[in-house]
Amino acid sequence: MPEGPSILILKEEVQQFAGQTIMEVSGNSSIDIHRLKAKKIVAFKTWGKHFLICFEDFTVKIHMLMFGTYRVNEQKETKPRLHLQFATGEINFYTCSIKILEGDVNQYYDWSEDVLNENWNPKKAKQSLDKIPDEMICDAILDQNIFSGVGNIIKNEVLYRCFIHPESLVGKIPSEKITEIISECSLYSFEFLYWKKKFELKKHWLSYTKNSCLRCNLPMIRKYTGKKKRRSFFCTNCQQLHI
DNA sequence: AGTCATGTTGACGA
DNA sequence: CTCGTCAACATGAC
Repeated sequence: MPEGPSILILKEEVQQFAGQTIMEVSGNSSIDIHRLKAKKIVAFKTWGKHFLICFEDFTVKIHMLMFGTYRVNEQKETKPRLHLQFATGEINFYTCSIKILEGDVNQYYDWSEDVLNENWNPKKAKQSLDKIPDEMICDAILDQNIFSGVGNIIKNEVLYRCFIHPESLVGKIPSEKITEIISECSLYSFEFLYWKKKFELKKHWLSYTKNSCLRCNLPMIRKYTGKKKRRSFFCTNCQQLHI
């Protein structure tokens, strides 16, 4: 479910309820969900992997984590964490993290950090990377305050495209390569979005879960890399290690 | 059937 | 206090 593009698809699917008033609320969320009843949804927003339901004075923040799912105008067998009933349909969220953000949502988020946002600012990402020269690039790409919305699949695909070894140190990677990585984080996210909508995402993976390198046919290395210890798939022949 | 994963937070101890 | 490690959450693909 996760990664920014999937959350953007969710936003598009529920857009039919924007501006509508919530008729009924239920669910096993620990937040005070009854607060939502009879309230009007001002807007749906996303910031990376955060799905935001904005009301006049507060915002409901939903994070799908690893296993979160949702249904629009449908229900699953299990009890939803949050069920929103509208005059014309319903939204159901399952196994996700739900929190309330008080006040103006803009005070919580820098939209220019979101690789899928119209205000995405690659220059800001460059400045942020310049501050962490000793970090591995595999960790830096997953930093949500630099590349909000980028997840482990996108990380692997971007590094493969850019010929960069995931354990390379940010400060040792040539500047023009850093610029290319930043650019690809946003570009690939939009391609991910496009393919995901067509249900053909996996078909386009070049490195993620692959056993051999499609460029040189040597075996792909499969390793938990960096502080974050997330799976990396890479070719030591094609992806240069900068240390 | 058991293992593992597109993720994040918070508790705990060194 | 800070850093690193790990448990917790909980579903579905293979």
